[in-house]
Amino acid sequence: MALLDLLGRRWQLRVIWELSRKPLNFRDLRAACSDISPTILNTRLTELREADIVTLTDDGYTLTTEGKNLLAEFMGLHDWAERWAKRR
Amino acid sequence: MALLDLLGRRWQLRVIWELSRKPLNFRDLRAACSDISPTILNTRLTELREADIVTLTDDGYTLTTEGKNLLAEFMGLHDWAERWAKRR
DNA sequence: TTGTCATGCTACAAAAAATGTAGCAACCTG
DNA sequence: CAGGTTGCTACATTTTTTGTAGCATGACAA
Repeated sequence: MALLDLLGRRWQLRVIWELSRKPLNFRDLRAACSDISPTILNTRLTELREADIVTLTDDGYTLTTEGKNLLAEFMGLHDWAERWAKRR
Repeated sequence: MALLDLLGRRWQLRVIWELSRKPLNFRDLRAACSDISPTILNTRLTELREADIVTLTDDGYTLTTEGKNLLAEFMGLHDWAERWAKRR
């Protein structure tokens, strides 16, 4: 499952999640991700850009159409997580 | 997002995925996950058991009801991944 | 009761990945 | 040209993962 190779890395889901609200520039995205180290943020962004999930625009890092499709699926997981968190 | 703390770790999604077909014992699960090291498999299983997503039964490691709910959401991601893989 | 096998799991040194801090290079803007 | 913003790199330290060996327990057979 190639998806898991891509998403099963630390911070990868989080980066997508943080970009779901609005585009963010490198520094703001870094801050949004609990001040992840710039080294690894750049690594993740490179992976996501190669996968055509994220792109860098004048507004900052942005989800592509693909990325938005992925996010839509991911929201299902998010809803599950909300219910899960409440039960604990 | 607590979900990301749980799932945003290497192998975590993969372990759930491998258990989606059928329960597997420790050694078979390990083999299914490309021979992941037993150290880290045990760490992941402990996390998933504490989160009540996976449980150990006579048949082996099994998704709980929660785990199956999670998997249902996860399938959406999987479908996306299939389309994504085809396009590349 | 003793040997064999399956299974869950631990130990631990080596390798790989992530962190945290500093700062460079390119680009604006005044 | 001076000062600020931004994307990103360098690199030593720390954390995580790997890979191999093997222990402990329990079921079953001889």
